[in-house]
Amino acid sequence: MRAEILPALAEAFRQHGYEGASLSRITQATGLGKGSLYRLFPGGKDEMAACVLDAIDGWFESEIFAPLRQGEPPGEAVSAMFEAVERYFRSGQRVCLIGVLALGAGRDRFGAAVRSYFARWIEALAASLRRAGHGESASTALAEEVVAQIQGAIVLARALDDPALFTRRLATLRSRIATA
Amino acid sequence: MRAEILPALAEAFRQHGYEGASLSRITQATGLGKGSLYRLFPGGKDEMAACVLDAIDGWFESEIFAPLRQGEPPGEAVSAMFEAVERYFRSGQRVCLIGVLALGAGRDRFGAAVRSYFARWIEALAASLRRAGHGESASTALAEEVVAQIQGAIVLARALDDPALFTRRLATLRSRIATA
DNA sequence: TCGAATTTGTACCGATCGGTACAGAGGCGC
DNA sequence: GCGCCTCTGTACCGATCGGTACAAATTCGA
Repeated sequence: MRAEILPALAEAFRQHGYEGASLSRITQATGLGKGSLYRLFPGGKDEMAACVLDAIDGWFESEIFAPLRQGEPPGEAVSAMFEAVERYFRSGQRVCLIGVLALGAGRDRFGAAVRSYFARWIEALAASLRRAGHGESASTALAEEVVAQIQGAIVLARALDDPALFTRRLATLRSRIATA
Repeated sequence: MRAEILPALAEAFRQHGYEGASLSRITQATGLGKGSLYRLFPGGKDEMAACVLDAIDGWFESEIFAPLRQGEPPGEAVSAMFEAVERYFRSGQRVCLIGVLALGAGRDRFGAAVRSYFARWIEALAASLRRAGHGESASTALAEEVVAQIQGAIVLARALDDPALFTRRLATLRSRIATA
């Protein structure tokens, strides 16, 4: 029920942000009228956004974070992360909704979810790096660097309208991890 | 006249984005009524945002881009950039308005300004690195990396509510440039 | 096939949106 | 003190906002 329209809903929030995603835009994006929308999400926009966040978080948790924590060998798990990230963000043409919320006023509303998402990403990646033989503090620093670079690459790729930049940045990160 | 309220105006756009910065929030942030606002900016919100972008762009151009291009020695110009960035973005507690617009729907409206801003930043930094002895293509790659990392560090520092992360990322970049 | 329950579109609500009109307050030369 | 011109607050405009109510359409079990 809900799950089927979550992708369209997510896309609407991604493209316009929380405040910019008006009900009319949402009805258009999902193809559902207000009646259906408010039956599925009695809490209105707030609940819609929360559900979308939850879905995105769940996807990253199972497709990226968990493999990073447990995948063997760790080097391959990291490599798989880069491939998944490249695909998920469409080479930087698709924006990171959680990142957008972190920058906007939505940080107050969804602050806990936003913080948890990035904290778990960094921690999972650091765990993988540690298992791959990197030092304790070096792993955390490198993980922070990688996640920051990914987020920044999305900004730059969109700003310059240059998806290749995103791919290029990811490639640099991979080689940095390999040689570190 | 205009110049005096531009900082308050910029802050409003930074905090709420273009769509979220309603006229009522703007009047509150600037202390000016609609009457005064529309006499200063007959073009409405659009003109306000354009002026703010222009002011920000001008500040970066004179305080950061130009010194990067011409500053001697180049290493010191780069170092000055990091200090200016740390101060300007308040250790990641202040958001980059141009970055926010790049992620949001404002990319269509202000696409040219957004693109130019980041392109000049990267190019100016690359020029400085070249003058410091880095290779042609290595300079561009490194410049892209630095600007992306700065933007990503803003996202992460806000998401995790951790200004120290921003400072940490900048420190890593400085040492990377020094040893590259 | 028919009645109940679910699902949907649409009309409507008060509030707020971006923007305009304009009367009056305030400063300034003379 | 007077007239002029700049500046500002406020009332108002149609449109749209998020949200509600509800009747018609649809689905589905029996």
